[in-house]
Amino acid sequence: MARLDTRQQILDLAEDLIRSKGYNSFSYHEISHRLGVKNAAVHYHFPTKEVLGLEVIRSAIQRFKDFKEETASLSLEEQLDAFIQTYSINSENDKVCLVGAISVEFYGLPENMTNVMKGLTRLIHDWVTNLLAMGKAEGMFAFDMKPETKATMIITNLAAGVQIARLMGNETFSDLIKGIKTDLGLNK
Amino acid sequence: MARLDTRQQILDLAEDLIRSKGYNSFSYHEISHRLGVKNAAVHYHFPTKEVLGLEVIRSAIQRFKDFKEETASLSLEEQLDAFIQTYSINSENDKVCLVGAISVEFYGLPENMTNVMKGLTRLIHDWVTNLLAMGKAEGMFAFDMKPETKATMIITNLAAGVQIARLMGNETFSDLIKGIKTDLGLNK
DNA sequence: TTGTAAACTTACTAATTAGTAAGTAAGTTT
DNA sequence: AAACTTACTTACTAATTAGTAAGTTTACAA
Repeated sequence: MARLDTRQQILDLAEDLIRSKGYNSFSYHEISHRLGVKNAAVHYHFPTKEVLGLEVIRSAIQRFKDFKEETASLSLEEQLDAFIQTYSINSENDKVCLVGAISVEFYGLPENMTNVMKGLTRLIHDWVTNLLAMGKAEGMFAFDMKPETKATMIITNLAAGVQIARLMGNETFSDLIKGIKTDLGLNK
Repeated sequence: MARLDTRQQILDLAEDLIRSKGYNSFSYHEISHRLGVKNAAVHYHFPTKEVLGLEVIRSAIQRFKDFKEETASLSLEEQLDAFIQTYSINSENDKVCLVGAISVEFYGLPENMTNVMKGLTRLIHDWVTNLLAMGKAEGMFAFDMKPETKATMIITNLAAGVQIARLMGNETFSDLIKGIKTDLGLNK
């Protein structure tokens, strides 16, 4: 009867819940109930909620590293499109990104979680910065500021884009994507 | 002994808490304890947490309407600066904006709250759109897309800017402001 | 086949949560 | 001065929370 993937199902559901309503808005009971197991089964795999939260972030870090590898051989514009597409999928599924979810609840979360999250944020920001710097050198992307600044602008557009889509509708998000591309001199 | 401003203090603290750690991360006990009153005093002024949450959003709506009136006589660039400055203050105080706070916890909040919040979001978006449209017509702001789209871009920059500042530091936010202005053709 | 470990369940506990009912003290109105 | 209202406190309750200790079942190895 032992489901070997229970641990993974808990992890996936926890990430979904964090990105649907926030870390402090779901309970171990909700996870166990929805997976058809008992409360203590969740504690067996993740002894405390903080450990569960940390594992969600760590698995997101691994996922982003995989994303980097998988897209490394694509053209710079395709890499940017792949990055943007992960947010489009979020928007369609009504999920915000982890950066948004964790930063908004920041002072209500265990410090360990926010510290590990800082690492993921840097990782993403460095990757986008690099992509933009190379793309500008190549003449692929056009912008008139430091690549770090433009990276912050694009990441904030995407992060809050999926948030505001919850309040204004999904067209707002797809419209926003067009704006990002226009400002980069794509979409001609 | 009756403090006439207890109601207002509760309201202010509740907004602070929502924007520090989120609606589901604070309790009536935390409010009453920090204000030196009893739990039931908070329930006297705001019978349920939902009512308290709604009043926080309603007072933010009123504050934005006041902001509109107060800045109506300023130049368009000054109005934009005043708008941006409210976010700079948030960033310095480590507070996210209500749009971000409510949208991230969206599916963990009473529907009444999210519905009222949609109104505030529209109000802000319409105002920024109008400001940009007028500024473009005047030749004050330069951008190459619909004013609604540019409004979404700027609002998402600011909303997630204060969020990401928690994870990457406040310089990230001030740098972002420069980027916004550069893209509008200001900052020459 | 016996032993061991992984993956649970059963059955709790202590703390925290939002919310309430009944009382009280200090103004305010009539 | 009596009646009423505002702004609370005291003293609760029922539900939910994260977390635990002690079993039980299943698979797999020695």
